[in-house]
Amino acid sequence: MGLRNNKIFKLYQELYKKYGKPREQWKLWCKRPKTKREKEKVIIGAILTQRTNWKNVELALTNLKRINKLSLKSIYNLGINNPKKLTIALRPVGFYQNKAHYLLGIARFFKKNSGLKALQKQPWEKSRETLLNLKGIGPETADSILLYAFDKSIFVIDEYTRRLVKKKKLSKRLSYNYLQKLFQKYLPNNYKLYQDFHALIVIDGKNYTG
DNA sequence: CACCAGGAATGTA
DNA sequence: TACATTCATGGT
Repeated sequence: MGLRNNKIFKLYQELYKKYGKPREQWKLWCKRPKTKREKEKVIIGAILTQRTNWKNVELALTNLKRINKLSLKSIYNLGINNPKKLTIALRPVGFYQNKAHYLLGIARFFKKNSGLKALQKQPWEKSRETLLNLKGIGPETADSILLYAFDKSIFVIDEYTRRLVKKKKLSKRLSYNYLQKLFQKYLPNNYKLYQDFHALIVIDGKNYTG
């Protein structure tokens, strides 16, 4: 089945043609390579943006920067020394009490496990399992972190993807795992393509929300 | 006023 | 396994 001659790959080409490289709107996420600080910002952003628009995330990130440096280490220190201050800083993103708790737990994990290095080297299946065991990280967030912070070629499925699948009638089944396998089956194994494609799906989805 | 935004945890059956 | 509920601010 010609890998480059199927509906899913054509959808990627169509969106790419329409919007170009999603560097402008998704400048942090699709940037390559990333510094350690940028990777941590992706992880922090991945938690904060759950069920929230990115504008509100930026408000919270600004609050965090105002207090301290934007890193997992400083979030850990803030969460230990002044948890209330961390919670208040996260107010703009909504669900802020949960997210403050989640972020602190995640920051604690990375502190204990000497930062990002372990997850970077492990096979992605193991890293994914590790991430999923952390409170506040579900399938989409885990895969977003693996794809955008660690450059693992794992396709991220979200509501925009499901809407597009329905609209284009690519599949009747819409479960996370099924769609992820479907996209990965019909796309070249290329994390850069995955990063751009998912971003393009979200950018495109925003144009049709209504 | 209602509705939604780059989800996940928890509980129920 | 599959659904329902809860968490909650800011923009339109």
